Amino acid sequence: MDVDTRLLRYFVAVAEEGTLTRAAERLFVSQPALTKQIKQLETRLGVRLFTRSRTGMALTEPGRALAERVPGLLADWDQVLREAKSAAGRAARVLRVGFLASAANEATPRIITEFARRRPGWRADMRQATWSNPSAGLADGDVDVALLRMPFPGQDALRTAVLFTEPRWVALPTGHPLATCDLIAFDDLRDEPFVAAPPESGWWRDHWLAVDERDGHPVTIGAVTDQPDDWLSAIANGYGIAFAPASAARFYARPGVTYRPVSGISPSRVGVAWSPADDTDPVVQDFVRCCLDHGPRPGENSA
Amino acid sequence: MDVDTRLLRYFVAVAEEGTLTRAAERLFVSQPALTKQIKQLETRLGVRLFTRSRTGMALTEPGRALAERVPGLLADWDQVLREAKSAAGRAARVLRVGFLASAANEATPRIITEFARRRPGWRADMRQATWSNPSAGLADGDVDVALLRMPFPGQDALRTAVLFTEPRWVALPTGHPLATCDLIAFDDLRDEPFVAAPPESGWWRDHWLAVDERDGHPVTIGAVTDQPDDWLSAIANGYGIAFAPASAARFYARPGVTYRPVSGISPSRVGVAWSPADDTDPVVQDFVRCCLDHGPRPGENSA
DNA sequence: CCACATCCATGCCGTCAGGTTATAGGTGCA
DNA sequence: TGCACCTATAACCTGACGGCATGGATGTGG
Repeated sequence: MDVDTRLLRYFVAVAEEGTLTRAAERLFVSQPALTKQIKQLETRLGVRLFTRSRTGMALTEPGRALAERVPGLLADWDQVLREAKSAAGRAARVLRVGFLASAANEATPRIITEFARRRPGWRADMRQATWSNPSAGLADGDVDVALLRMPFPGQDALRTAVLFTEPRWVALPTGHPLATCDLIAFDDLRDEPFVAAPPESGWWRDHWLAVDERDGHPVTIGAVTDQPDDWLSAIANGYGIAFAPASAARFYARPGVTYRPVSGISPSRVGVAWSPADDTDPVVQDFVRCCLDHGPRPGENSA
Repeated sequence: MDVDTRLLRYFVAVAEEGTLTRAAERLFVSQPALTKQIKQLETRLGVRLFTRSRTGMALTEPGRALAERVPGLLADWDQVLREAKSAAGRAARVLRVGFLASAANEATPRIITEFARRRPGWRADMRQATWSNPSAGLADGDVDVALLRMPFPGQDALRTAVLFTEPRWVALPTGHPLATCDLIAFDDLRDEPFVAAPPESGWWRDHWLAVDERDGHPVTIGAVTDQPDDWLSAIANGYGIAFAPASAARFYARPGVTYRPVSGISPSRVGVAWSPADDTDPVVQDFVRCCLDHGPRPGENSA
């Protein structure tokens, strides 16, 4: 009996949400489409999976049996897929490197150069991730190693090493009243509207909104962006301000955007991360060593 | 990344066969269709799975990684499906009983009656299997318990119990020269054309062609059938002869077909089988007990 | 040396499954 | 009674998948 894994994901969504309507919006499909798909799944398997009612969709006994095991199956499939992709990289002598926009900034080219020197014949395939993906694709197995900003969601399941630390500054529209100050106190920024990362990024978003430093004070979100260009535009257009690593002042300079140091806010750490499965992979470990040796530069950026 | 399991089966087939053409005929699709599907799988996964050449399709490194794990995934999925179906039966108080045509014959109604008495509220859903399916659907998880002829392929992975034994007779066209004999020696039948079960049934087919008793003597196949009606027609029409349990003489009497005892051939056993997972299932075990208690009848059929 | 066999790839076309929007059909609630 | 929630159905469009016919490359045998 053949099924598309998409159908299984649909099923899981309905089982978890309890109603077609809610599951449909979570899956970004229309409710009639889901109705048809679920119905088709039931006829294909020859098993009634839900009992319908005005209150929603309740799992039947066989439905429960299925709902118990399907998520595991999907996870297995994703894992197999990860393995195949990583095998592809290894075979082609390509190290897939994910990096978050604004992660290592100036350090990145140094690291890559060093890697090329240490591993002739290998190529580093650099993939810039959006901010909706704070692990830069590592959690999804899309890359072998990632340069990113710590802490980030899911880092407990991965290996990480900190390369260097740099202060967090604030990016303001140039016309902003505080843009002329040499040093801004965090307290003066608390009630400003902020340009934030997308919600999918979880508490990584909160970290860059400095939620920890606010003592419960609510945040005003002026705009949501997931890449530097949009982010710069949003700030220049006055939708809000945002914290950024100090190096962004050099790396993402743009007319209309002014960077200023901030006091009263913790610094940001740049890290390299990899999967525990690659602890013994010589290429991945070489890359990590390149990061550790050539990421931090004496006197640059360090806080 | 979503994929249809059908696509994965396609992939496995090509990986195993080594050429698109052969895999295509095994899958009963055209070769261009397979070409397109495999290509699509590769683009969907973003991984080159095969290297093409005039000699066929050879797995790449990532292809090998995939080919190693996908069969396990498919097996898992089939297993989950089995569980769900069996849960459906349990919830509806339906015991799914598979039976091979000509398995228990007269004993079947006795068993069912007894089961209905012992488990009021439960219903036995009887499903007759064709001879291409000697486990009567048990191996595929289509049924909870099966009445069948032993031995059968795959029985080692299942629980079985023998109900009774009966001699194997031979079914001949009524006009056959040997049809008048009271007892026929197996040696006299060796060179006759036989009506056989489909090849999918594996060595079960061989068992009913008495290959073991032939000492390497080849079999002549006159026709292939997978259900009693076709089987009777084939014999009556003179395409061949066939061995059959003695009870078939009563249960499958038909003009033009004559049954005669045979000497020099082992008897046939009727058994009940179930999955080890149901060793503790009270309903399945009740059914098995009904079989053991009411399957064999003193003085009937026993060899 | 020229058919021939055996691979895989491509183009064209018909069919059907999956998606969309709009709407119907229940049922609890203010 | 009208609204707010469900799910189901209808009509329609697009694209994926499969089939056939054919092309292109490459060894093989007469």
